Amino acid sequence: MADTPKRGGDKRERILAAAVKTFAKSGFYNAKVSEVASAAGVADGTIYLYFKNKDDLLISAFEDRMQMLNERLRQELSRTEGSAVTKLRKCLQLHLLLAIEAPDLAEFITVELRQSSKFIKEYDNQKFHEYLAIVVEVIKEGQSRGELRGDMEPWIATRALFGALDEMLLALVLRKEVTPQLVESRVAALERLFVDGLRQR
Amino acid sequence: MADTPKRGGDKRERILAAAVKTFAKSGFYNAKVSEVASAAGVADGTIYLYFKNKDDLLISAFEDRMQMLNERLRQELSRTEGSAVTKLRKCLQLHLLLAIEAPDLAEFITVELRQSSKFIKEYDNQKFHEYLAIVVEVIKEGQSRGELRGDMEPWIATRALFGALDEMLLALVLRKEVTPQLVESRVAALERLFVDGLRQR
DNA sequence: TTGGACTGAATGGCAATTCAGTCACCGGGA
DNA sequence: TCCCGGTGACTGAATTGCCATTCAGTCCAA
Repeated sequence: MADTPKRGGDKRERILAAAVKTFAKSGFYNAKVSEVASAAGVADGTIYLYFKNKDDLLISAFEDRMQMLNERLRQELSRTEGSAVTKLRKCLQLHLLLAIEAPDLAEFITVELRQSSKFIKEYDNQKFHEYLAIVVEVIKEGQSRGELRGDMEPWIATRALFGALDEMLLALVLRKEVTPQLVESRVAALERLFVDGLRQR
Repeated sequence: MADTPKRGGDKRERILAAAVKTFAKSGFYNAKVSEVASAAGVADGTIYLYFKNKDDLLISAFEDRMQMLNERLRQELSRTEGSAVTKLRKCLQLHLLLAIEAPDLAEFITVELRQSSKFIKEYDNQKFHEYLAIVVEVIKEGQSRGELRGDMEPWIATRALFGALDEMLLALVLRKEVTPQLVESRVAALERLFVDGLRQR
């Protein structure tokens, strides 16, 4: 990651935002650096004052945005009183609301996350695991309070939950119109599914 | 899709197998056509006798392999007697067993499926939806038999299930060693989670 | 006047695609 | 049986276009 030049204030942030938008629209490999540059309102070369190369831009955008999401999730959870189920619902909600509040970011994350965790094998994706760890904590707490069943590996449940959420988010962002009601109904469905299961009682 | 030349018998199949392997290892964009060619034991140009271009090779490999998986899933389900839960377990099992029986294919599907459904927007991914439809049927049947709860959109449950499965499969294939016992334990965990839910009873 | 952020045209390398040949095989004629 | 010409699958070196990256200059603020 290149040093931050002093002048220009928000250039780095503008480039990151443009990168998320452009990568979301065309995918990392089809997006041209010059597209990102013009979306950010800077010259092609300027990008290389802030980032080592195109890969570094991808990683930086990913880390930066995941950091934001992690902080937001932690904050919202800390202000959420109540049962583990209530907290889980909050996780679902925050994740799926991305489809409305930041569709570009949602698309960027759902589509590029897979690739980064694979194709860039040396990159261990710490920020993503941090996100999972937050949810793991919620489940562990619910288990120790006797609210959630104890015979379920928290890590496995979290991973499954994340997979389902991510698939749902992808399906949402690929639609034309996403309303808050639609998101809410998906949150409710996933909550019922994961908390109470498919079996008729 | 190019016509099939008469000679050479299995060349098309060898190229598809090599493509799956190569794309799994390096990702579609980092894989070179010449790598696929040498993995298949043919000359670079030969690939263009069977496929229009690199994109067509990706799509063809994807369709061909999904077709195989669809047929296998349908067949295994049709020979599975018993409850919807038993059939669902079969779906989980078949999906995760890919990590052992065809790791290349598993990696190819988990990593490239996302991209194809996005970046190639014009391509509606019929084979993938066919796969989902098979599972949707299992759930509908369970609902109409009163075995599974009726207040759950089958399509949403299926999508969530698929997301969880896919994430699990990805986590499996990125490991060094995958044993049948490990896969079986994941199948059992997901079955408990989706059928009975997280809540303590 | 100077330092350094910024620019964007030019460069260079890479890899998809092409195509002029090569070669194996086949059918027919001697 | 042997030879010959034709057919078309196959080859892989050469072509070509693309785009990430560079860097010689510009310009502004101090």
